Amino acid sequence: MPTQPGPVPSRDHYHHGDLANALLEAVEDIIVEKGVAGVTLREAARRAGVSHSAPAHHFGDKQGLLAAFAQQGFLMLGEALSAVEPGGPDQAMDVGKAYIRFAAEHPAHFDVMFRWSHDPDAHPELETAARATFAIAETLAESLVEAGVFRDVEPKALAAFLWALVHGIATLWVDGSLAHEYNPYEFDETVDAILQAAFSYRPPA
Amino acid sequence: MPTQPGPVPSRDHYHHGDLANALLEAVEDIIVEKGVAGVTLREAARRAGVSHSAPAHHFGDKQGLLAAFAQQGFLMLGEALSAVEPGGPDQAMDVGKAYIRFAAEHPAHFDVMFRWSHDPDAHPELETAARATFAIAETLAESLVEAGVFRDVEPKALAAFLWALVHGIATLWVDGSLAHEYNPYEFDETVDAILQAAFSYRPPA
DNA sequence: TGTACATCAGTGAACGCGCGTTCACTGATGTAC
DNA sequence: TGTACATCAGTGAACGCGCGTTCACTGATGTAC
Repeated sequence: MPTQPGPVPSRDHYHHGDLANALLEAVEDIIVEKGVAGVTLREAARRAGVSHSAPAHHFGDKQGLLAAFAQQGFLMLGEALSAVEPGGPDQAMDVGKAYIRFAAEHPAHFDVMFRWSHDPDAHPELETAARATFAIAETLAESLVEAGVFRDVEPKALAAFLWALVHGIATLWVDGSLAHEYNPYEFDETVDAILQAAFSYRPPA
Repeated sequence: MPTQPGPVPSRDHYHHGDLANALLEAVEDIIVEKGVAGVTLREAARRAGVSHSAPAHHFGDKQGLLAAFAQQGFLMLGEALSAVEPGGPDQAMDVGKAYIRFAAEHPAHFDVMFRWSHDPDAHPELETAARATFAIAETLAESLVEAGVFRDVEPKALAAFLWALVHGIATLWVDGSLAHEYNPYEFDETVDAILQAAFSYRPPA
């Protein structure tokens, strides 16, 4: 007579079944509630309902747990950006919006991915993942130059501009700085307005 | 026969003389070395050469110390932006560069100002200071619209764009993300190239 | 100029806490035969 | 199908540590007279 249906066999089993994922979800919750500084192995274990020493079996140590969390974030970001219809007329704009949306929907991951300084020697896979983000921007930049939307500009510099712009919007949105001026519930309207503003530039004749 | 000349009377005196500033400098050093998470009252006291309980007399508690550090940062940023020649042809560009330069030169302050989530009730002065930054952007935005550099755009949205752009560049520069593509020693060239790229946009006829 | 006193700034011991990490362990699972 | 055994996953006690905060204290400074 099982007391609880569902895919989580937690209490009835000595083995958790999916502890690694449960710990990553706990990390997300902790960051949302208390910030990255609030993440501890013991608190994550507590929320996952296991003993404080269980996480070591999956992630080694605290650095390992956060690195795995960041890695998961880069994977999710990659998927979100790849899901954008390629070749459309507003592809660059859509990818930019997807980037900002990812940050807004997964602020905890975004935080650890870009704000938590990890040891590059210990986790080189994170370096690689971060670089891949820039590569996507660079591809978009090249197509924008080809299409003549931007002129007389190096693709690398244009890529950096595009990335900096969406990253800046994402950052300011996530940490609430834009909330002084914009309604936090009107995400789409806000992002559209700001991106429109970027392209209201009229070069001198 | 004084052993050391100079304005720092530290060892010879029971009273430090300028402990508050010494602690703020210690905080900066700690953040540069170990990140915001590494800041503790005891470590700051250690570096300032006082007992671990001395900081409480100046800042109350840890939150107070970090709030004072952030406040100092907003003051410095305000001065840096105000120092830009007003009304020049490239005023907006120069203010943007000053913002990015501030972040690059004072990454520790920049971190605490924008990435450390403080309790707004406990330190409302930080809210005010942050809002003042946006106000500067808004003034610039208005003059750019008046000058016809940007058209058919709300000043508020344009201000958000300008701020997001320079904030994004500053953020990516400070946390080293741009270093994959640009030489970290070529700050001015990098910033110029990216800002130039922003204004290589050519609207469709 | 001297003295008394209040205030300010820093000390050092003490407290309780949560942390990361280690380690011998044990229950559960999977596999070879 | 059954059994033996290896491996995997989680336990719980223990450790040492650095932390924030409190508190009675004391040395230094400033001020009133």
